[in-house]
Amino acid sequence: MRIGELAERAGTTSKTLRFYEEQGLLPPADRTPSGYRDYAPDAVARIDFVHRGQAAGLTLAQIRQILDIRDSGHAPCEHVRDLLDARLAEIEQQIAQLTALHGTIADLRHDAAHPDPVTCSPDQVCRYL
Amino acid sequence: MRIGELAERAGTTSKTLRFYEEQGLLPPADRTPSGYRDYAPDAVARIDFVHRGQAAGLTLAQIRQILDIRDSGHAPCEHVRDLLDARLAEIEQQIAQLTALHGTIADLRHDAAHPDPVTCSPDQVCRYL
DNA sequence: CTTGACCTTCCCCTGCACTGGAAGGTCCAG
DNA sequence: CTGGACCTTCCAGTGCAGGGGAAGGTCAAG
Repeated sequence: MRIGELAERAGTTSKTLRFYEEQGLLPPADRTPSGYRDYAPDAVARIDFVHRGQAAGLTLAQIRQILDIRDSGHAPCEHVRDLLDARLAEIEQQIAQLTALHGTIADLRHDAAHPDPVTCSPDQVCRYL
Repeated sequence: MRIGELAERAGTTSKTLRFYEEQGLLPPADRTPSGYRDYAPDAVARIDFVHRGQAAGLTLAQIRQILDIRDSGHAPCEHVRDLLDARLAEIEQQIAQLTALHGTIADLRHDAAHPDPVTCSPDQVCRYL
């Protein structure tokens, strides 16, 4: 299977697959005599795994770590659990920050509910911010 | 006041102030005969405003829009309200997405609670993802 | 007169995950 | 044998908000 077909089957682009290979997410592909990349059908599963990792909010570098562990013949279970735990903590922190920011902005927006340019002194940029 | 002093007073760096000027957030500074930037004391307030805008999650481009309106002699109230409304909507959407993602990852993590490499078939990367 | 702190412009680098495009090679149908 | 679809490599850019560092000018203290 050539790169275009693989891309379509995996729901991505040729460009992205070359990028993944360059980043070490995909092993260097076999080549046809003329130099075209030639993929086995199971390459789709590996790309799907990358996509699932992305859906879980992992970076390509993290997904690559998992892949490297698997490729070295080990089970990446523990590492995956650690990554998931770290992601959960990150997300919780992000939600907390966004919630706080939402409160702050909602307050500002409340003050700005009744536009009154007259009370805006020209020497400040905006009294609502 | 020279750029280093302004930077310190405003809690930032000279580098950043030059960058802000380049981006149109600060007007081109006056220069001393030798070419040094020379700021009036009220420059601090403008940088503070930029920082407040950033604290509200606005991009420099958005803050610049507000500044441009103000500099053109108008009151930016309405524009600020629109930006705050847009930010609130964005934040709500981000929180919703993160909450959904948290649920998904928590489920994955739950499945992965009891590591059992034996049940990991080597032809899949990781049964937890 | 020199040292050191400060300033100037200039260009490149960071992280993340790609995307665009140029120049050229390959393959297959008509 | 030609056209078009596909492939190759390589270089460069995207958005965001700066940071790093070079090469050189300026200023005040000692």
